[in-house]
Amino acid sequence: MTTESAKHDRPRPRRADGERTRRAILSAAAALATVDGLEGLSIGNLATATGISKSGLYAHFGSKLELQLATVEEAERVLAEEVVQPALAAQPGLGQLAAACEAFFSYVERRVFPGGCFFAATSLEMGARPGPVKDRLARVQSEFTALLRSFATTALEQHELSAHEDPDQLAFELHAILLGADTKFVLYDDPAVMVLARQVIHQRLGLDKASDASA
Amino acid sequence: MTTESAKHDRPRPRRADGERTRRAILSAAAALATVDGLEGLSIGNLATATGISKSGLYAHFGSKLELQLATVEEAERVLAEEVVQPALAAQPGLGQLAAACEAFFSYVERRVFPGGCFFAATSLEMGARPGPVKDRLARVQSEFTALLRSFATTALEQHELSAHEDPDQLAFELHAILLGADTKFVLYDDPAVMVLARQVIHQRLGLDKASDASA
DNA sequence: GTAGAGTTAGCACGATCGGTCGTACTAAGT
DNA sequence: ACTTAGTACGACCGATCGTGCTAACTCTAC
Repeated sequence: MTTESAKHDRPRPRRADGERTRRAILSAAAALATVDGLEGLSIGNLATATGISKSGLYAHFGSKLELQLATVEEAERVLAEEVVQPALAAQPGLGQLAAACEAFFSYVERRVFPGGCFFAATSLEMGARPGPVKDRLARVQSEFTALLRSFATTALEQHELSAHEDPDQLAFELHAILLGADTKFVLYDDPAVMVLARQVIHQRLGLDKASDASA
Repeated sequence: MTTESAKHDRPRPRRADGERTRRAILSAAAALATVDGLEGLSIGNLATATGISKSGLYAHFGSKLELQLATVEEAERVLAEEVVQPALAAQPGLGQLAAACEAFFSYVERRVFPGGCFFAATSLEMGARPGPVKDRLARVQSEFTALLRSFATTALEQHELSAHEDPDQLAFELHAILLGADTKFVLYDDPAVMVLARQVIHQRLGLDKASDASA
């Protein structure tokens, strides 16, 4: 049935030039969304920012909803690249926990997105707006928390953390601290926020004492 | 000079009915802003929600900016009533810290604003939008953090907390946990979030052990 | 009770919103 | 080379945006 019209399961190949502009559009869209929000991201603004006509945009995305979903997907890619991969590359367990936090701080500080963390900025905005975009954002947050929890579990197994730590609680705390740091950093535009946030993380993970022991 | 046109320093009294509608408008505006954002809060929507014509709104607020500022002010009033006052009424020190967190959780859970905490929702939105509204939101956040810090300092003086706790760090952590709980609660719409958040707070403040000692 | 100021509605403006249509160019598959 | 389809454009749609202007209505002070 379904194999009839799709010979190679890829009946509609994309052109190379279209792929490039699509990337450029999504990159600009993700950046704009952290400033104007996913809802405030207007087709006109995005067209002006990219130098493409509105109807040109609609050749790539049939509706604003599709554009929003594709933008979230692009932001997921960036987050994976900027935060998740550096974390996974670190020493399993406590090292990954610390690396994840540090990568996040760096990702916010370097203004990878002008409005701070994409998901912090958009999750609260879409929280009260049910729909596929919110669902997707919720999934990303869940996955990130799950990642932190898995790191915590490994750290516990390796006795790098106090035995009466709860992975769920710790993941919740760390995630909250990352979000809080992002919020304050964006709001105050003050590097001191990150200094304090790093102190909190180090103390929470007991890295100050562990650092000389691991060397 | 200035006393010439102002006989009793209150030359423009407000009418009672106007004051009522103004309150009603601001109440609806604050609620709407937690869903649509302060920028997405449109005059037309607000007029429809309150049953007042758009031009009627403009008799109270000369511009959208003024409306936004007045809305933030209204939200400050609600926060003071719902969170700050219950906290201040508690036992000075650790009790106030716990009461502030609990009052915040309750304020979010009871959906005082449909989109969760007003300031969590709007601060991130306006973070990348410089202007008087952002400044005001930043001030509120600073004041709240300062409040938590003062509680922590008192608690330290009363030896209710470990001596090597830093009030700044603790205030930062607690504030972050409150924001994180709000974010996840709104995003997942799951009461379990608050259960976990309360556990984290209790553990962080060492309330589990202290509770039977204080009884 | 009359005056005047606070209050509200009606109407309309330019701009922008998300979205559609027809068209032209061009990179691929044959 | 010829066709096909992805790509991009300009013009345009109805709706809504924020914001004025004017004219009623109504409470309140004299």
